[in-house]
Amino acid sequence: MSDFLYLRENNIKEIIELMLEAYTESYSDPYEILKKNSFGRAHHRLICTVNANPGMKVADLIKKLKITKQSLSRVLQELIKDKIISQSKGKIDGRQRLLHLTEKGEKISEEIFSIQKERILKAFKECDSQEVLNFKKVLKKIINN
Amino acid sequence: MSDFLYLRENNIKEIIELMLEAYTESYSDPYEILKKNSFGRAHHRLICTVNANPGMKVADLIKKLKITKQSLSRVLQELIKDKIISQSKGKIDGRQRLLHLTEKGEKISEEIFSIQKERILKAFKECDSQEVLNFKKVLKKIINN
DNA sequence: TTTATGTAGTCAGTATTGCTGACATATATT
DNA sequence: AATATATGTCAGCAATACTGACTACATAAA
Repeated sequence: MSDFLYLRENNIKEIIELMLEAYTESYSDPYEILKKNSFGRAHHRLICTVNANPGMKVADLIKKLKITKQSLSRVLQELIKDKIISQSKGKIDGRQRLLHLTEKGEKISEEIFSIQKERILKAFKECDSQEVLNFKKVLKKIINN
Repeated sequence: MSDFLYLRENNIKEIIELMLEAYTESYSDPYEILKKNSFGRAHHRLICTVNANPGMKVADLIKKLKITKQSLSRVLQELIKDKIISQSKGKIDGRQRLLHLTEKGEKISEEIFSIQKERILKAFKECDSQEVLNFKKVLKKIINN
């Protein structure tokens, strides 16, 4: 067992539960906006990820969301039909379909974001700049396993 | 628009996407262990939350997981039948059912945790004690909206 | 050029997770 | 005794995700 308090099992365990809770809270905020557009959690995950990674290819989206292409396809086709997301053929590799938010997609994404932002801003205003930067740094390290 | 860099829209937006990604990554790690026990995401959320809040009542679990009692009930009854979670009548308020992990439940919880821990520990070892404490602090502030 | 591989799309069927509404039971409160 | 609260249950439905099999097309390798 480590001598460093912050590496102790109980601390790690607590943080894992806090991450679940923070995710559940943050992603429940936009519920009404999503519902208004007949979208659900799956659409939300897709919009959020494409927004953060414009021009990403389908395979990368599948990898990030950890779902099968069949599961992705249903939701993606709905968003394409609703003109929230657009696809373009890859210029270097013509097999790829690159994903972008449309203007309409950007608008919905902003609407969703503005609700989530409230919670995050409220939290961050009680923190100093360094704490927020560290938070981001740690998040990134968790992702890059 | 704020003068504080860390409160700028792009930073907040990036952090929201990182939280989604960190959650997706962290909660995909225990997949094999859950599958082995014929459990899914719903069971996982339940086990994790009861583990972190032993003796919590059903209503609190519903509130935390943001699902209906009917949705909870199906999964909870499965876990009770499999002797992963136990219920006890509240001593102060006899209507309440207080939830605990059984010995078997603790064991599975540990098994799940040990996989998730790897990722978190790896990340935390690249950070100093203060950064990890800040991370936890910010997470908590996000939750307490 | 032919063949193999990689990217994406599609069809069919199934399991899991979540919802609503209605109703039941036990306990607590007034 | 009447009402409110906490939990459980039944039935039906919708959304999300899975597997397997197959197609179409583009690129890479032989």
